[in-house]
Amino acid sequence: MGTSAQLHSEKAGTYHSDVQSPVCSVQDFYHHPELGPGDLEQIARAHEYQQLSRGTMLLQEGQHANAYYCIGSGIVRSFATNPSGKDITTGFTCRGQIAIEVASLFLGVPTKENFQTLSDCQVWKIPLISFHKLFNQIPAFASWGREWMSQALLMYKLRALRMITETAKDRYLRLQREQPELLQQVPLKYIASFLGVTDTSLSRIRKEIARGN
Amino acid sequence: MGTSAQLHSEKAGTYHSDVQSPVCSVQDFYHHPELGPGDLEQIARAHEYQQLSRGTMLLQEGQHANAYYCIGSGIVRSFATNPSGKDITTGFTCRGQIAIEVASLFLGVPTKENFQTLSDCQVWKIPLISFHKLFNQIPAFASWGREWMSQALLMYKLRALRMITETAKDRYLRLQREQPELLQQVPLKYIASFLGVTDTSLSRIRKEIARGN
DNA sequence: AAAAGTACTTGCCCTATGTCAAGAAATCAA
DNA sequence: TTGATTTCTTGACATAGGGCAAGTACTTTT
Repeated sequence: MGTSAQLHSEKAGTYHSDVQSPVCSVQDFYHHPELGPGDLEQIARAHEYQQLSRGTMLLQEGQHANAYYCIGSGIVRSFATNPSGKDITTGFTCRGQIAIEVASLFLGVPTKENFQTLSDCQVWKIPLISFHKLFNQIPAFASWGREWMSQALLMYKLRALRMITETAKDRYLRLQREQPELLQQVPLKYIASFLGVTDTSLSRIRKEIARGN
Repeated sequence: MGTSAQLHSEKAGTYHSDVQSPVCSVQDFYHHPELGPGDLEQIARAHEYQQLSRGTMLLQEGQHANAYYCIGSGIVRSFATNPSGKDITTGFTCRGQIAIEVASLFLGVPTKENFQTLSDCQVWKIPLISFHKLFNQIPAFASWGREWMSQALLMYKLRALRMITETAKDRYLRLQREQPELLQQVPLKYIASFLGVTDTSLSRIRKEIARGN
């Protein structure tokens, strides 16, 4: 690891995430006031626990998503590929979050996004078919889903808005403030394209910040 | 209206939308394979038809959304206000689309967006409470909702991605290609902030395109 | 330990877009 | 009709960020 390791880590690091306990159980992903213990058990049974090694592709452009993943530990990067060949990081999914390609999964279209683990990960995987059953059998699960989607929609709206209203530096400072762990575990180039700049520019932005805002 | 009227309209125009028939009925908004005629009637009854005059605010920053609107005719603009006072257009809702602030409506938080009619509009309004009943009573309606949300999520993801990968000119050309009616009915400044540039820059972009790409 | 690969920084130059201010044209108010 | 307002354009100048290429430091492989 480069400069960021020198600045932030106790010892010369790697991009592998530090060892950290996973989220306790898959039930932690489904908090909702109307979901009772019985519901949660039924939901939990629909998931399969998996250990994935770094670099695993969960989903590749052109495929049809048929499951989503609750991330117990590790980091997943999603990215889209430009016609000109470059890949643009569209998001990071961390511990406690859900890695999912909504459009492909729920609209049945081939995905335009790729999902790749950036570190060894512990995940709970649930197939679409199981999700669908739960959605129809447990009204509170459908409500949970609607709220999750609302939250996700809000995040993407905010992201689009911030791409307009904030400078690249603003966006970097926000990321540093809100998800500092990403800066320590993810190569700069992925951070850069996620923020909408080149790695060269991000490097200069960091330098400027280091000199004293 | 300025140059765009000279270029595109038959006669000296105004920003009022041309007279056009509204979408036939509110049922047109709820196409879904699992929704039967009985369901659709029940859904339709939950809506109230309204005629709104130009400039009506459907929702203002800080309020709690308690309904959404199916747009039969006219155009609604949504915008967010910058800390620095400027307003940024976040979207346009046209005939056949739904004007809704998902986060406020489904998460119960005060909205950070404003919704304003840019022309006289014919709409069908449905209160949250009616929506909620339908969501719980008609499984197919919940499925419809999930698919609608998936589609909306996809659009916002694409918007964020395009703010990164495309130039302002690209984005303008795309808008011209995909929603030409907007360019003829909406003041340039709103288009500009929606595209993420100043009206000055957009004016230059248009000039460049007019000269011959 | 050497070689190869990856991550990050830096310099040089260029372009897209922003800011500010003025002016022309269209629209609205009365 | 006249004056006020809004819409759109244009010019001069400033700045953020991109493209390319070189260089350094760290990491992985062998």
